[in-house]
Amino acid sequence: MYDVAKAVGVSGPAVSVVLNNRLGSTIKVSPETRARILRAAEELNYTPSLLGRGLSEQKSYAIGLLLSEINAPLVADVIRGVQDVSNEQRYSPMVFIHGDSKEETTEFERSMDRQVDALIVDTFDAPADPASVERYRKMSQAGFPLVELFGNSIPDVPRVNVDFMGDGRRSVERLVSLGHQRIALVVHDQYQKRIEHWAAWGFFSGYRAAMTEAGLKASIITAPAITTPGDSQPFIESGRHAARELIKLKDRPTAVICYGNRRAFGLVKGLQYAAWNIPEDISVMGYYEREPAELTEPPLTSLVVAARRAGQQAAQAAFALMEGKSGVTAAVASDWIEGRSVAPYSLEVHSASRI
Amino acid sequence: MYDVAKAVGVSGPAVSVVLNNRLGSTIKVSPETRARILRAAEELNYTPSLLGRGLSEQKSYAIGLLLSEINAPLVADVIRGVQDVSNEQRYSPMVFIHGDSKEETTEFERSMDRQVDALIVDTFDAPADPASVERYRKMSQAGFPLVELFGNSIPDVPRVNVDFMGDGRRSVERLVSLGHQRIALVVHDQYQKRIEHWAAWGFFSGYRAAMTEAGLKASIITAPAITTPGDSQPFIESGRHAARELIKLKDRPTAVICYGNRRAFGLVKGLQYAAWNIPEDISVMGYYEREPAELTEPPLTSLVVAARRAGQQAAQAAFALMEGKSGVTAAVASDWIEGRSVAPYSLEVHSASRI
DNA sequence: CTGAAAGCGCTTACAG
DNA sequence: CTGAAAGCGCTTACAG
Repeated sequence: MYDVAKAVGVSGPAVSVVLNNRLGSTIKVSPETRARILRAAEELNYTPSLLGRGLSEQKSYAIGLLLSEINAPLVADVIRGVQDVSNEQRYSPMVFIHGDSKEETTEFERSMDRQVDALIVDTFDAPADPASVERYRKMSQAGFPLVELFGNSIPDVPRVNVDFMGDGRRSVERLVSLGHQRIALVVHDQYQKRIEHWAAWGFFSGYRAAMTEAGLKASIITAPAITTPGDSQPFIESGRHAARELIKLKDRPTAVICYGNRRAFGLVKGLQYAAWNIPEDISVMGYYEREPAELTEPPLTSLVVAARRAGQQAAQAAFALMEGKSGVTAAVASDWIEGRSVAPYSLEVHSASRI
Repeated sequence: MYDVAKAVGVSGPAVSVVLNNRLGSTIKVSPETRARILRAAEELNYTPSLLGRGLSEQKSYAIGLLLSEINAPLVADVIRGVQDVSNEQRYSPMVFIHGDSKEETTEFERSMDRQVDALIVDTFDAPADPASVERYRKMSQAGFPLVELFGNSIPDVPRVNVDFMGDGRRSVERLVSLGHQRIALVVHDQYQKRIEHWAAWGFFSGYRAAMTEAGLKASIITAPAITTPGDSQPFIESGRHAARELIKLKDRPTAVICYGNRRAFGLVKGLQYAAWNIPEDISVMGYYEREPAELTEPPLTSLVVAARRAGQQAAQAAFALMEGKSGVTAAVASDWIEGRSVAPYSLEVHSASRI
């Protein structure tokens, strides 16, 4: 900085004021010296040191992301979303990933040691450690900019989550617009516990509301709930189970929406095992994870969680809090991916029902 | 810091020296005051500010990760690996993710603006932008601690990559130990271009070497190479293609190793379509990506890339460079995941060959 | 309205 | 062998 100041023949603070465009400053710089300062900075290739500025302002210009390994497939997109928003503000994401609640505490402390200016905490839907929850709640209340992402465990904190309810609704609406009337929902058997499994519950609620509004009758097929997210096999088995239930149904649906794409993968497998063709015999619409939808055959038409937008929203909330505004809680609508598992309702095909 | 100093009745630098355990310092502190300082720090719950220390030492204590969106599934594990190593040193990963080489430049500049103390650059196997390559090479030569991860585009730079050759070798060895003798390799048709596709070439080389050593005859089945990594369908189709080739073979292998698990997914599908049972009729061993291996049925026995260890190694190389040592280039062996797609060679079964 | 001083929280190099 | 001073690169608050 001093080099620039010297080059122009002006004081240090003057270049600080000019480069940061600090208008309300007590330091006034005439337009021409201002221009000279800018030019000199340009020529000398000068960018203010974040280290110096940070110490002076007591800011790290880092935004902490405390993420769960469970959400590993989303991590890259979340980070990009945070980048999208923080780039202009010269903020960067500092990432802390943990595999369990003990590590969560360690990494949390590390993030505090790093003096991050805000923290985005991914609690997933997993019922977080009560001690952690209390810790987050307290610091938020004490004024620290904290945003919850992908969960609703922490009371009274700005939150960004998937719009499960809206997604359930939109899934139905799309099938209805294709002419379907008998639309079943496959969901795990714990979906009515709206506190512990409010994601499933929200999706179900959206489904139910949209069905009612369309004047259609809801039809729920339940499959075993899976709690250990690591292994895919139980999810797939859950889908196969749903397939067997579905096949037994008297009033066969022409379309089914499946909560969870690893489950949908198993559902499709199970139906194909029973010699049903997809989408000719039944349309299958997936939900949530991207990769299993792509690896299903036929590839699933599905809403998949918009992790990047979620990251953007969370970062926006964090900046709002840093500026003293109150962070807004947001629900992020998922994105469609187009597969080949959904077809318009066709009278001829579906009336030739296999009974 | 001053609070601690005052509480003990000692100067500021003294507590600095004690807390950092700086033995060779010109400041000597007697054991008892040393103990008192430590106790006071404990009581006052004092941890030195990284902001202050950073400015003083001209270090950010951040290690930059410049990662490609292509490797999104690995990002979380890579970060954890870096954490594993940098935790003790009070370093934290600052992550920059890009989707193309234009963004790569932007994010690179951002990482420099952040004054990261080292940079781990993921070039994947994608032939990186020559301008970027030159930039990385130059800064490395100028003494900046830079490590290449998942690629070998940048000359004369410490590098951490998958041990493709060793993995090819170990795949063969495992099948040989199960009694298999006719072991084919499915690989894309560009594998002989060892510069552009040195990953495939390395894997092939390991396969060939191990086959030779076991006194067995190599048998290569090629399938179309895929260059666009986003969409899974072409990979799967490539695997189906390989299945058709495999079925045509006169001297049918009892086991096949498939380079790439989305391709293996298609291969299994294609074989099952031809009514081959896996692993009864043929053992299929996968390679590389984790999730497709889990979603194949039966789940694939496969080496999958050890991204976390790669992150650890890269971080270690970065720290070595920061300490003035020369960073070591490392090859990271992949991890086995156990599926149900591989069985011991059984004479009865395989002799009842369908011809 | 301008410009030199003080301070952010540390560390290292240098005087006593 | 000890302790007070200088400095890292900025910013803001306060004297002229």
